[in-house]
Amino acid sequence: MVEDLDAVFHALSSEPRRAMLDALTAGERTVGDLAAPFEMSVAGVSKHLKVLEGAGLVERRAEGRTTICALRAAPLADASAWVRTYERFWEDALDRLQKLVEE
Amino acid sequence: MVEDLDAVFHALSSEPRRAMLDALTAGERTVGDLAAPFEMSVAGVSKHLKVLEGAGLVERRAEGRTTICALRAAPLADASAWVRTYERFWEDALDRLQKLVEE
DNA sequence: GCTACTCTCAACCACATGGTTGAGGATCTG
DNA sequence: CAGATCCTCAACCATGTGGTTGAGAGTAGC
Repeated sequence: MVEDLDAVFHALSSEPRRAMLDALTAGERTVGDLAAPFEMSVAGVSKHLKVLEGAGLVERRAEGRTTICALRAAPLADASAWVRTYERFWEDALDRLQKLVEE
Repeated sequence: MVEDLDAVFHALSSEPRRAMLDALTAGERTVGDLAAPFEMSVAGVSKHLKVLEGAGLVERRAEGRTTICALRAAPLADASAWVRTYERFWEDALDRLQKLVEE
């Protein structure tokens, strides 16, 4: 569970990977679809997908000649829960900032 | 802003670093305090703190012979906001699961 | 069956990361 | 001043990461 968080946060720490997740929010996509927006080789994209898959954020399934990727958002719930425990700290900071502005 | 997210998520992708942030929720701590729970050398902890500092999550300030570390939670607000855009997807998944259980 | 297409895998590369040790700057204490 | 303490920095090492290319497995279409 803890090392899962490692994997999830690591998966999220790369802009291309976050962009791929974003693309998958619109529905399932083939690897080719996901690769299209990038300069990267398809093999490179495949490696990124492997990282996302390792974190449980993406599922790949063969469909004929193509491979379909689907979003699996469940692990993000854990990540969100972890981050949210800090909510009061950044709110405190915003409060202090607002107070400062008001003075 | 985008590469900030890279840095924040990367900083969070390591259990020791998350533990250091957790420790800082209780208030400011010296580097020595933060290092105590770990087997790691103090220099190793210092490097982790540098990563957290680079992501804007920790601020270090010299105080006499010691160095005081403070939590800066603001960047977590951005991370949280990003993750939260996926909320409906993991809720959908939970809904489907619950529906499955009910059947 | 042959060819074209989609994708993964292995090998390779340059570079980043996570850890160590040792040196040394500052500061406190005696 | 001398010594101990706290911490950072540089150098180093092993391993991981992010990208490439080339080969090849599997499928679709002619």
